[in-house]
Amino acid sequence: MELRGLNEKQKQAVQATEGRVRIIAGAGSGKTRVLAYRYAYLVDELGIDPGNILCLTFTNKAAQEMRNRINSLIGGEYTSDFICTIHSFCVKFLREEIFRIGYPKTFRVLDEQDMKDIAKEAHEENGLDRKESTVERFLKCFCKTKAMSGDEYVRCYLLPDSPLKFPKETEADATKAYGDNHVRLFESTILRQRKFLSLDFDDLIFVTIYILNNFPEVREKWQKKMNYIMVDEVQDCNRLDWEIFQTLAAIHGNLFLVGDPDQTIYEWRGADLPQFINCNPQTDIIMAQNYRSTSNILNAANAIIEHNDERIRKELFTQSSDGEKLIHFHARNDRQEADWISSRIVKMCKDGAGFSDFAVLVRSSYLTRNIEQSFMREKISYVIWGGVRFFERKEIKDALSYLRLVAFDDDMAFRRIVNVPSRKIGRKAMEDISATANENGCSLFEALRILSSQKAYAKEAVMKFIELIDTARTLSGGMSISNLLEYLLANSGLNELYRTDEQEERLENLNELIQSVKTYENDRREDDISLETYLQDIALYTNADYRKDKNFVKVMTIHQAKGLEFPYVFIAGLNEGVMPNKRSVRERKKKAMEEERRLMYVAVTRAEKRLFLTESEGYSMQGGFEKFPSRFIREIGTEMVITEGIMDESIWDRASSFSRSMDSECGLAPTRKEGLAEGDAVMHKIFGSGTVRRVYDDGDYCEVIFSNGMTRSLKADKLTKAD
DNA sequence: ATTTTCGAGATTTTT
DNA sequence: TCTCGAAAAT
Repeated sequence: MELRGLNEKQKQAVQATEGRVRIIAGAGSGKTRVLAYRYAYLVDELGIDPGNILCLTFTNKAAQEMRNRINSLIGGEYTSDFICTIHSFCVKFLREEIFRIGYPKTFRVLDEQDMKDIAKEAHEENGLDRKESTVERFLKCFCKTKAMSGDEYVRCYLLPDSPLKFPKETEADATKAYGDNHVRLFESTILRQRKFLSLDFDDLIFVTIYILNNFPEVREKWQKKMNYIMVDEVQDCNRLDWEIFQTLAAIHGNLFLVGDPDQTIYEWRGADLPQFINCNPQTDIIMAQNYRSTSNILNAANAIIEHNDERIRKELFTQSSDGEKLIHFHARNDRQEADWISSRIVKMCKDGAGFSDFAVLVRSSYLTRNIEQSFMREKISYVIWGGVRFFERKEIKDALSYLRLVAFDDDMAFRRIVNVPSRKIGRKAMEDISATANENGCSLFEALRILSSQKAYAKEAVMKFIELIDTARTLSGGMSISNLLEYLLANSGLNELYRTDEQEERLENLNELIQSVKTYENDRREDDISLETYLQDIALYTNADYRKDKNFVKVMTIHQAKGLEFPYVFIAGLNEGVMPNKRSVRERKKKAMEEERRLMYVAVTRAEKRLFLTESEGYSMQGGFEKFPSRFIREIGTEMVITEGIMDESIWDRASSFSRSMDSECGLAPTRKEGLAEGDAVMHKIFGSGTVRRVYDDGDYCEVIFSNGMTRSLKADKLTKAD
């Protein structure tokens, strides 16, 4: 096994195969590389069977990339089942083990929308307000309650023969916090979910843990199987993720944890950073050399993250050259901002860059819209990864619902598509069907069959629908999934619906779906493909992850950009209130502010050669507040950034008073002022002694020249006066 | 009884 | 841009 081309730290990491190893890997330090090499090392040098290695990644895309890299290292077409996300691991685990709690291996996986639909029905059933916001609020509590009671929740609710009794410890809490309705809604929701033997994303984790905890022989079997476990992006794993891989690693004890505390961006979802910090590894390696970015970009990133109080210090370094300075563009309005990005891209493409060298990153997905429009005007080919994700698009969900109805006689799928395209089955008809189903204890589809013998329902459209599904069911045995799907699309009228509706994009998406099914089929052995497992797998896919990186500019949220890199990066919409995000800060205060800063850090460190920061004046859609440049731009310090666009320097003063009022509105304590003045000698705990060159923001920030000649813009409260 | 239409309102981040 | 609900149109 050739380890040439790895630096010392990386080699150490690859060869530290035994025991609990922690790698703190800064952005761009080659952690994916290390993971892939290590995997190959285990297989090639140690002779470990890939079936005994579990490699957990954060996204499906990352898993895909990891598999490719490993394959090219090992030089085989080997694809291991166990290079995957935690959720897909759980699905694989449960396919084998869920029978122990009375579910079939074809249990259904519910995505967020499915849960919303179920919860909505539950609200309806109980005669409660079923507005989306209400349902969402309920689901949030629902998740929390589940997390609080864990195994108890599975025992009391999820097991098919469970007593359906609210776990004692949490009942009081739930009632107190959300009223009597909560218990009732909880029960109705669960009953629906259980009826279809289905699990939502959280349940996958809970049930896996439940089985591991309650069936010692299963636990031991899997613990023995997993000789080596590696986990990527550990800083974003939550308590339950930790529970799973720690349990699995308990016998062999070979747990390889890779992460970067500075890139924690999922604390809002329960990322358990302290667990990573305090995990007591036997081997601990810090990789701080960056191979991705120019010095200017890296220094900007370092300067930003330096403003966080709660962090383990680790300054990234690089041997690459300074590169071009960063550019900050200040636009008059959001359209100008987007157009500037377009024109830059066009210009750089003329100078030899390709569309695929660019990425535009934003804080929230709605910000992609202006960009998209500008790209369309300028004929720049692009892919949007944000916004409505591929498998959440209406037409895709409809198409899949047809498949689901064929495969599982699924009531939820039925509800979704029975009237798409319109078969004149509205609310009243749906109620009748539902009542008939209840009387006969059958599925909605069978209920419709029963009703169809009555003349009120014996409409042509209805008969055709029943026939379609019946035929498809007969065909499904001897037909590939993609062919079945094509058959359904052609004969259900879905294709027709979008063709006549000028909804070309939807039609294209459907074609892409067919392509993706074909890819899925090609990637697998023939006996490994079934409609049932396809549908189960697809539930975990959120993006069009299969889409090859063709010649497109990529537009995505920063969260989605995690782990990726691009030669040229634009970070757009860098306004106070948007980034840092006001709502987020209001909810979680200082923690959130630091997380927003880490998000900025992640965004900046995606860039290899050049980085552009853009923002614009105007009013925010969300809060209606006036827009000012984000504080993060200024935290970079002036010597690394060139500002373009017409900008009144006084805007910074107004921006900082806006920042302060936003902070106090969000309940953040105002920063302490040290009363520093120009020319003061100061000390910084890391950078040492320096001199204040400029004070701004009412004394909140200072620009300091340090004795080694470096200039930094720093928060005043990080500096102490020296004599 | 169903479908269409129109205006209002809302958008953090994800497996 | 998209979704949702109410009121009008079929």
